[in-house]
Amino acid sequence: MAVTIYDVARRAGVGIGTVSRAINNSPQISPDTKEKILTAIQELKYEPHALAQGLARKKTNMIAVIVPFFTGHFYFELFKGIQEEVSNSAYDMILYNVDDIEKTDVFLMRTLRERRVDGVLLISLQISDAYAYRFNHSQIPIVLVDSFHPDLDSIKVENEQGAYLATEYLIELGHKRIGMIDGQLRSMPAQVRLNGYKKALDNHQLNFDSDYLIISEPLSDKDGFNREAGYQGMKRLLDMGDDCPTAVFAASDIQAAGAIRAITERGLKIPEDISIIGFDDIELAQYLELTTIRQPMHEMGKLAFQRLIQQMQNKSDDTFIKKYKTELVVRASCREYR
Amino acid sequence: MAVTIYDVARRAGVGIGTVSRAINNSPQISPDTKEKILTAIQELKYEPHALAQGLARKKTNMIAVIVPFFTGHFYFELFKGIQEEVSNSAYDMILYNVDDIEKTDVFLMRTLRERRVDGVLLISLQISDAYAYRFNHSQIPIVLVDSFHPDLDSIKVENEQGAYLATEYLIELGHKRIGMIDGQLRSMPAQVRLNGYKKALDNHQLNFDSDYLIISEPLSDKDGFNREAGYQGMKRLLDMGDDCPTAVFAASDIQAAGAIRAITERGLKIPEDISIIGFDDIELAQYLELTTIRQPMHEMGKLAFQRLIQQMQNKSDDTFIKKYKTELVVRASCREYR
DNA sequence: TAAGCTCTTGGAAGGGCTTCCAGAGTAAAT
DNA sequence: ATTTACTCTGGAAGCCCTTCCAAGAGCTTA
Repeated sequence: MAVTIYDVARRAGVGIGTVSRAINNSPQISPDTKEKILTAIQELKYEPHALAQGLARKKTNMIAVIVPFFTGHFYFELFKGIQEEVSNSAYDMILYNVDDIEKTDVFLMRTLRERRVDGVLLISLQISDAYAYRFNHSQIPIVLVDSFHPDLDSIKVENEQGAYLATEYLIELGHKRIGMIDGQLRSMPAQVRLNGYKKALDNHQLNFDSDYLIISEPLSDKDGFNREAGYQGMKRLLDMGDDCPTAVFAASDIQAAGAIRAITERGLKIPEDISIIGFDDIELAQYLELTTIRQPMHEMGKLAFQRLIQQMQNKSDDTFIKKYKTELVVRASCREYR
Repeated sequence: MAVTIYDVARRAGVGIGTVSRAINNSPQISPDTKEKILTAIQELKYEPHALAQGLARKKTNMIAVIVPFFTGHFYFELFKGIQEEVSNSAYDMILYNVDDIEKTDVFLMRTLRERRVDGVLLISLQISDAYAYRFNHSQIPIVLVDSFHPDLDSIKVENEQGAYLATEYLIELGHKRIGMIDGQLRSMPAQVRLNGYKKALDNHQLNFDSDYLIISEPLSDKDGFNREAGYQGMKRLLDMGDDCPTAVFAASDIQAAGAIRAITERGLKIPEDISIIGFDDIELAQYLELTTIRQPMHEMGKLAFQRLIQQMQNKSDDTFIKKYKTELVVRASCREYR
C-alpha cells in the first residue's frame, strides 16, 4: 500500500495533525518538529493523495476547459495561451471535449455537481440562462471565452465588428457581388458574423442575396468551421457561373483555405479572378497570403485563465466583460474590382 | 450543502449501501428498490462526488497526457486522435505540459504518487530506467508515444527509417550536397533522425559534413522544432554561398516552413534552386506543396489510448510495441539535380 | 504560588463514497 | 415445523486527508 500521512507520523514520532500542518506550511508548528517531519517525508517518499486532499479541503486544484470538438486552429492557439498560464499556476487542467453542441449542458452539469474542478473555462459554447444562473449561485466560477452571457464573466472578440470590417473592406475595393461562407448558425460566432456581413451590405446600399450566403452542410457533428465545408461552399458559389460573387468573406481562415483550393482547382486565380478574405488570422493565413481579420487568440486564452484564477481566489460579484476589437490584416488575397 | 448519498437514502427510505448499489448497477439489488432510488436521485438531482468516489474506489477515471510544451502541430494532430478515443470512453483527460524536458520526472513522480490518474500517456518524452521500473511495478499503466523504452508499451514511428527515406530520396534525385536542419539533440526524435540521415549518406558513399548539419540554437526552453529555428538554420546554410547545399532535409515540416521562407526571402526558388524535404506531413505541408515524410499521427493517438485503456482494465505483462513505418509523400518541393 | 497566556501538539470528527459483513426475509427442501 | 439456501438490505469500517478542539508545556505576572 502507498505511504500515507500515518506512516509519516509514526516515523517522525508525531501526530497526524502535525504532519498535515508541516505539509501545509501552517505557522502553528515549531521549526524543530517541522524539520523532523520533512525528513521523514523525504525518507518515505511521501506525497499527499490528491483526491483525499481534495475531499477534505473541498478544493481540487483543477479547472475544466470545455471546448467544442477541439478541431480548429483557433482552439489550438487559444489553448496555447491558456496552457501557458496554467503551467505557471498550481492548477491542472481537465479537457472536456463537447462533440455535440447540444450536449454542452451535460458537461456544465457535471462540473457543477461532480465537484471535480474549482473553475470552468467555457470556450465558444453558449450557455443557457438556467445554467448561467446556477453558476452564479454556485461556488464554481466560470469564464466564457469567445461566447457571451450578460451575467457571467466573458472574454471575446467583437465578431460583428470583425465581420463588418471584412465585408466593408471588400465593398470599398469596389465589389458588389460579395458572398459569404459561414459555419452552422447554431454556433454563436457564425450568427454574429453573419449579422456583421449583413449590416455592412446594408450600410452601403447593397442588397443581401441569400443565394450568396452559403451555410456549410450540417455535417453531422461538426460546426462547419472546417476546410471541407469551405471547399464545398465555394464550389457551390462557383457553380453559379456568371453570377458567381467576385469576392467572398469566409467566416474562418480554415474555410477560406478550403475555398482557395476550390478556386484554384477550377483554374481560377486569387485575387485576380476572385477576392477572398478570412477570419481568425491563424498561422496558415500567412502562408496562404490570406487577407483576414485577426483575433488575439493567444492573449484571450491567457486573460481567461488569469481572470478565472482571480475568481477562484475570491469570488467577486461584478461581471468582467472584455471585448477585443478585431483588426484587418491585409495580405494578398483581395484586389480592387472596378 | 450539496446532495449526498445520505439525502438520497433518506428520501428513498433505504440505507446508503443500497443507494450505492443502485448507482453502480450492482446485481445485488431488487428492481423495485432500484427504481425507487433512481427516482429519488432524479428528484434531488443527485450526482456522485467524483473525488469521494475516487477515494473509495481507488480509481479516478482520469488519465494524464504528458506533453512537451505542446507547441507543434505534430502534437495537435496526435492529440486529436487521443481526444477522439477519450471522448468515447468513460475517462477524462488531464493535460500536463512539460515546459522543461529535464522536469519530465517531476510529472511522472506526481502521477505515480498523487494517484490522481489511472493511467499515463507520455508523449515524445524520454523516460529513465528508474521510472520505467517504477511504472512497471506500480498499478498505473503507461504508454509511450513517439518515444521508447524496452520495458514499456510504446507506439512510435520508425524515425530512423523515415529520415533515411527522406535523405535517400534526395540522393536519388542526384543531390550530393545535402544539408540537414535538426532539432535539439536532447530530443529523441532529433537524434534518431540524424542517424537516419547519416546512414543514408553513408550507404551511398557520401561524406557526412558537419557544416551541413544545423542544430537549432538552444533557444532556452524550446526543442528547436519550430519555424523560427528552421528559418535561422536555413539562413546559416544560405550564408555558405557557393557551398550551400542543393537540398535540405528538415527534421520537421514546421522547420521546413521556416526554411522555405528564408529561401524565398533571398529571392531563390523552390525547387529550382534548392530542394527541400520535411518530416511529419502536417496539414501545412499540403499548402506548401512540401514533399515530406508522413507519420500517422492521428492513428497513433487513437491506438495509444486504446492500448492504455486495455492496460487499465487488466494489466498484462507483455510489452506492446508498435512501430509505424513512415511513408514518403512526394509533392513539389524537390527536383532532380544533375 | 496561583492564575493567566501563548505556543504546540494529538487525535477525533468529518468530507462522500464503496465494500464487506451480519442479519432479515423468503422460498425451497426435508 | 424445521432446516437450508438464497436474495436483499443496513450500516460500520475504511479510503486519506484537513480542521477543530482540548489539553499539556513553558512563561509571565501579581
